[in-house]
Amino acid sequence: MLLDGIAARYKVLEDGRRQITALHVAGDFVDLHAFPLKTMDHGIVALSVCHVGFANHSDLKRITETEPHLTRLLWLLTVIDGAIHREWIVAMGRRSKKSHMAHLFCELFMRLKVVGKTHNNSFSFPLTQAELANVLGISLVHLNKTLRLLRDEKALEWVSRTVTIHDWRNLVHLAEFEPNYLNFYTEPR
Amino acid sequence: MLLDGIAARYKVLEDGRRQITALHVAGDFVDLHAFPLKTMDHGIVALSVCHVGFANHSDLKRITETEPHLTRLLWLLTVIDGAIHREWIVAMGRRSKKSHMAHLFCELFMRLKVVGKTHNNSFSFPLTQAELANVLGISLVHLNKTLRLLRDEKALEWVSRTVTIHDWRNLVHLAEFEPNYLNFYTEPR
DNA sequence: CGAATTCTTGATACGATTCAAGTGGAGTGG
DNA sequence: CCACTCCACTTGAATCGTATCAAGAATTCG
Repeated sequence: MLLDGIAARYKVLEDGRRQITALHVAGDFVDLHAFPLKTMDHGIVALSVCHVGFANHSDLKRITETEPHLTRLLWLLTVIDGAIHREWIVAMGRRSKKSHMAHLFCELFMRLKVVGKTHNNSFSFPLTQAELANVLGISLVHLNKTLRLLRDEKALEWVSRTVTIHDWRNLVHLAEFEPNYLNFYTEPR
Repeated sequence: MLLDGIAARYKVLEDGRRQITALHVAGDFVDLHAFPLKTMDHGIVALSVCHVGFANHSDLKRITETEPHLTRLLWLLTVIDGAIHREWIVAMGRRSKKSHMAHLFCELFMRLKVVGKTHNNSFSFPLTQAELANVLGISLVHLNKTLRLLRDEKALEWVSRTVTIHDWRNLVHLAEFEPNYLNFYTEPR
């Protein structure tokens, strides 16, 4: 499923707690991993108006049989997903919530920039705070207070569904964001 | 790098905090994702005596050109890694530490069983508590106290580098472990 | 056996969740 | 057009979970 918009992959536990495990933006292939895996091990929601295109598995299979270069590129996409997952694990396990949140905004800005979905220092981010709390794995109340920290030090602003980054340097610093962490997209290969 | 033993992938932050992002056991292909990605975005440590075999990327590339079925299988391996990552994200974000720990032991038992590295209800697990704390993303002290909870209710035991599961039912229940979560390994395809 | 690691436990402080209440804005129907 | 409702956001207070500090016990290894 190819995407234009913002979508999320998530799991919900028995008691209804929900954790978002991935965010997808324009140009992402949302469930490509389901092709080798043959299973969808989680749910998908659109978080904005989304246009989607579908690829069917028999076509993908044919690609693996006749187009090795393209196959490696598709493989790469799933492996980039994995790299992002790992970064999220690090953020959840070892960063403060403030730093984790800063890191996510850095990551999203970089990813959206690559696909031309940023405007100067801002991008559309139409989630609710409750949804973002489900991304970061914290409570809604705490999310709100953590967001306030970033706002108070004028690192960024998030009003009427758009995020504006006022102090990229500071945000990168808070996040300990390594700017080359997503360079797979652009590096020559 | 093909493995016999236990190894981990990790990242360390500026202040020295370390987070383990993946555990690998016998039969795993530890850094296969580095083939499409061309980069190693993290470190690897052996956590037990390990025997390793190496595959070089030019051979892998040749496989993608002539062996589509095998290519899909290799791709599958990296995608299973991703599924485990996602489960870890859920565990870190939305489970209690006790439940997270129980979930990890369930996962390891299942994975080790598939490769014949369990003996009845036990398996070799030669990590230190500090290392396990780096897996779960908690402090050493808290790890120890959480472990005590599982020990106290006689769910499992972990002495002299081997884990013995005394009450699988209870462990699965605590973990909300879905026993089919790793069935990619064994299901017919 | 002795030294060094690893494990264990208690106490204190800090961070995060939950509960509760109130504010503000967008949409709806009279 | 206004009043009303619903939902998202915001904030404070109490409680619980987790980190950190500190010290001692047990284990492993040379």
